[in-house]
Amino acid sequence: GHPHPVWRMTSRVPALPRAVVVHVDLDAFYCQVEVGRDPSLQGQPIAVVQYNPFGDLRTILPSEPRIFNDSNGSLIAVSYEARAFGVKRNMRGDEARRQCPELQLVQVPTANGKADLTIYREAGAQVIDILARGGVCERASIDEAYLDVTEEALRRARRDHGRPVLPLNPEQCRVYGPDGVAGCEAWFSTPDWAWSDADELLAHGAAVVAELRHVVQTELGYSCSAGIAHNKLLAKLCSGLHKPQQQTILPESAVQRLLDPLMIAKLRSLGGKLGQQVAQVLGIETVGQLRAVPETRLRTLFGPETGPWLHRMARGQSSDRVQQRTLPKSLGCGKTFRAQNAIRTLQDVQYWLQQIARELAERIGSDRERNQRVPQTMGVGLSSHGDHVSRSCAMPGLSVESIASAGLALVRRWVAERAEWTVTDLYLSACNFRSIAACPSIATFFQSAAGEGGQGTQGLAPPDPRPDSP
DNA sequence: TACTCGGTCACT
DNA sequence: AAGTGACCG
Repeated sequence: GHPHPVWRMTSRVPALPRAVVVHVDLDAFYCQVEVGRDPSLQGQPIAVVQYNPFGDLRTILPSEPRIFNDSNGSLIAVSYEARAFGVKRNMRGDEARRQCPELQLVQVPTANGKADLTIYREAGAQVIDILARGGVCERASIDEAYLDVTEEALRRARRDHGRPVLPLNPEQCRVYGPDGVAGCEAWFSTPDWAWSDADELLAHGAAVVAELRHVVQTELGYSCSAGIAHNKLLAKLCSGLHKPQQQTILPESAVQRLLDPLMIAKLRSLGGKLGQQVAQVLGIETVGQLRAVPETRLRTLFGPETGPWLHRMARGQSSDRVQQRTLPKSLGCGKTFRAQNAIRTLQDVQYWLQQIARELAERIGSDRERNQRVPQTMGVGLSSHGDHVSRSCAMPGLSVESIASAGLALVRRWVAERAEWTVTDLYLSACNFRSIAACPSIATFFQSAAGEGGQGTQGLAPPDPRPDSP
């Protein structure tokens, strides 16, 4: 503890401030978007369903009534009121209704014979625009973002001479402390001399996050949860600790307490086959048990990259930086055609490529208007007999027709190579965006800025030889 | 009849 | 650099 910890030099090497990294997660986001569009749903148990029936799909506009309580589609979002009844994501409509007879099922809008997620995408972009006010902002998905608020936290620490102040809405703020989870009042009333540099920065960062969450709530009406820690791995874990509408700070002193009892699969990127394999090969279940495995053994069993990476994960260490990127890197849309519906003729491939290309062209068009960029590459993806195939080509143009016919050409090439095929998934995507900013000198500026874009204070952290990856 | 429709990243 | 596959929700 020190009144001016940020400036203190403890030795010949200055004490580098740790980054304040935040993971923000909208609460049951699609449900919140639907409640915003139909306030009579407020407070009710609801779920959003994506119904993919046989054959074509009638267009259902966002503005139309979309409550179909007899739907048996898959639930892709479940409100907290409904979760209290045991309704879960990926349940079917009928099972969900058995759990909660009062459940209101809102159908995703449809267009071009397929589900259309535009209203959720646009709502997500509005949230990102607000979060980006707080610091370096990385869009992680339609309803999640990482922030690096180190800069603003440092600014406040200097301004306030240390002394973090209790954030807005303290009842929505938690601290995962060395003595267990607590409300944040006690932690924030730590005497000035007792703050560690790292905790003090987290506390200031948490105030920033509380304010951002408040702005999202008042300007857009959406609640979200957040985790505040020193890296993305821990922030992500933390954001899920207290939901909905709460944020959780993870001081460094509590990292081990959080990780040790945690199932390995709870760590990001270990929720699949690799996590299963790690647990099985080592005969363990928890992160604490993984931490006890010597690095040399992990290296032997999982290789020179994955082994050390697991060793660091078990200690809550991650050097994965928050990127400055509020826009998606690719736009894609597609449709699944289950058993009976599988596509078996090129005619049907052509028909569905046209439908899908309508949506993609529309999205590319609005993206160009809003973000002054156009994709340079497009691709088609499909599944046949459980195999996934993708082919790509230079963007042939931005019209529905050019996208659809280029997609068909790619599929024709693939079809020509085989005797029999059955398409059960069909996707079109666009990526490799280039700026079309009006002024060439501005475009040049952005191109040169992109290489070092928005790393902010992250350069203060010690450099790492490699980015995180399994 | 029913595991959708997006996305990101690493490996080769 | 195109294509594959893992992973997330």
